[in-house]
Amino acid sequence: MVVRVSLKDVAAHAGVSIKTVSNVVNNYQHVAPAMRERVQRSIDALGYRPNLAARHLRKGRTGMIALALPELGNPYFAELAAAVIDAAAEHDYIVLLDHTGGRREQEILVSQGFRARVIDGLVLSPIELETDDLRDRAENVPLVLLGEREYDLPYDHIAIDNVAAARAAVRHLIRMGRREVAFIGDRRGRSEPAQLRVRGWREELTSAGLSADDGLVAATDGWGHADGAAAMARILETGRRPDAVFAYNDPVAIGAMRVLHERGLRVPEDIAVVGFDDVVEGRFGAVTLTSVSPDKGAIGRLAVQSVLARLGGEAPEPRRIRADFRLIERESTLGRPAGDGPGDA
Amino acid sequence: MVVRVSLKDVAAHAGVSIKTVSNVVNNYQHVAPAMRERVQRSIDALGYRPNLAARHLRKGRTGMIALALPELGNPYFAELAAAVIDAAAEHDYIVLLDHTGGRREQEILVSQGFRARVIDGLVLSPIELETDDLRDRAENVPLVLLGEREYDLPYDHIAIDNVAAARAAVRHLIRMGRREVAFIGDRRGRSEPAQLRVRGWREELTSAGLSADDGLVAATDGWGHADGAAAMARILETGRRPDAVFAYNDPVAIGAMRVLHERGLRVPEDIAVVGFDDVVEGRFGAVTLTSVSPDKGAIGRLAVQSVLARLGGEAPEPRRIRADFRLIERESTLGRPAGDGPGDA
DNA sequence: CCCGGATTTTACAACGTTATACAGGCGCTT
DNA sequence: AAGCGCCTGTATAACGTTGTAAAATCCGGG
Repeated sequence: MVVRVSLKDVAAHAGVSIKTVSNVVNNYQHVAPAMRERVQRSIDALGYRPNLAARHLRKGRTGMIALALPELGNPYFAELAAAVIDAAAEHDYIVLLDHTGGRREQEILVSQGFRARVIDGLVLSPIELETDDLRDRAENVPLVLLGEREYDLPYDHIAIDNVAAARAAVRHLIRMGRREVAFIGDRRGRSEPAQLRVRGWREELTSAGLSADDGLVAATDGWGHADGAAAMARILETGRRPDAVFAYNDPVAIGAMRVLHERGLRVPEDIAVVGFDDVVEGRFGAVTLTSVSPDKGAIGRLAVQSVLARLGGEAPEPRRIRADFRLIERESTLGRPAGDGPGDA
Repeated sequence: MVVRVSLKDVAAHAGVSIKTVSNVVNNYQHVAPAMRERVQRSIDALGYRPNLAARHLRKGRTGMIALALPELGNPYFAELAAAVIDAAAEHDYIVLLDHTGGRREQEILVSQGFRARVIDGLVLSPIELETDDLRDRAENVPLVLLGEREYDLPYDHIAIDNVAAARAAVRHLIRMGRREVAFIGDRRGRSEPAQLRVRGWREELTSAGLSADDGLVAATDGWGHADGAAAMARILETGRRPDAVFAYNDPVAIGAMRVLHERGLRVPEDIAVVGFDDVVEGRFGAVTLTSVSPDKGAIGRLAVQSVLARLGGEAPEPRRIRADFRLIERESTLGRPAGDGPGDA
């Protein structure tokens, strides 16, 4: 058992006051070089390490922010977490990771501060959380939301333009000659991001004069491989035979591709597939996956910036911040280019 | 901005002493029912929430343990994290997740308590960390290691039997008629788990009278898809043509399969593949992946139990704890059963 | 009606830190 | 040489909580 060394012990050892030691520890500027060195020697000799609980109590700051994600197992969120952690480190902040499972109840708990409670700020990536759940948030730690939101509440939210991204994905499919594009991964209104992607899908199809009827939309319970597989199977069993699939995210897309493979349907020859999030897994399947790639680094940086800006009780105007995205084209959408015009694939 | 309510405010509101409120909050037994109710009413009225920093300072306990993993993006670790979080919640403990990237320097930092510093205990899953790095650990928070270790230090370590698991995987390949089994994912002595798996691989091959020469072992820098792909490519370029591959983990195995696919080699017909960790991704590729499946739930439970048992300055005898594993057989090792006998593929 | 013992409540100190305000000491200006 | 201001270092008081020990209250029995 290592004995705990406090400022008092160091002060006694160096023969100075506690505050002087504190000044050295905190790099206070008005400390004579000789004194600084003497105290530092004592600090090293005793192996002093500041007690963060006391510091926290005194300053009211913990030096930690929480990042609450729906699913750690989804590599997209893992990469996003890494981005946030790095961005926070730049400001000497530690990130406390939490996961909500995308369940509304858990998201409410987190937003009210009942999960991670020793934090200065919170970055939350909600799935099912609704506007009213945040309306009367009785909690004073700053909150920043990841993911596009429709509502009007005094919180920043940072996201790519989901509608535009979905339209870009569908546009690519159309350009590749596809006429019947299914959407997999709707949540029947229970998820804002899903609604936005469905909307983008519908808008792009409609404006191209193609059909976007409900028979082409498959809802899922979750957004994992298995959900995508089940939904794809359901679509095929209705007898419907789309020539392209736009999936809510990459795991769903990969699950769907597995089912297509099992049924003897070839990707992309018979059915093209586009995912979302550009997860590493999508680059190593037997058929590599075309996907919408959000700029995770930017999202992480903006989130941290945004939450730290609200620390001192400051309340900058809430903003809707748009991060970039790109469509990464891979094997799953190859071929049959140039629908009604010339193509370049 | 929500005002911060302290015990003092509640005490004033209820017209009692601070300590009485504290007693109510902590469910101290000698509080008259009428008093308890009166105080509770004030607590509710003011929306009091205990200040954890002060509690921490006073009690010396934070109610948090850290779980440091090499890679959040690897779904194996994500699932493991979920298991630990659940197990900790049973004891009213919060888990602070950290990631080391599997880099020795980061692992040392974590083990010395320089990363997450407001914790009661630490569960660390090391990759490159060496015995000497822990020898003189000047840190008094209890540490538990995940992953089998050879050394003799006063810490519990919890793991499946890596050698036995590797032997089981290779044995399965041999039983399926394979004679030349490569290993992908060695780290040239820089990782204990890798060494153990290589040893199991070698032992099983040798005891079956098969060759286990160094030409069959491919080292990698990391353990992601790309590493597996690169290593597989390297093996093929030497002209060597194994009929099976045992990979350090599933992502490596999947990366390798992608390269085999690109070169026109069929899995499992030409080359069988076994992975490690039984990650969900392995169940949804074009060829599903046979894998060693550790009992993550048990590992999580044991880790939490183990770290909490060391809290009160108690130091139970350090133990090497073995968790279970199973080999899950899937498509990537089908066919050609029964070694030198007839097959059924 | 008073006393002893058990129950209930309270005052106070302490956990380790930093902010504030202040006391010396030095050098520079006038 | 006196005065002013800057640089250094210090004593003290918080931050919000809980453990300790003592004080107040209650109860039944003599």
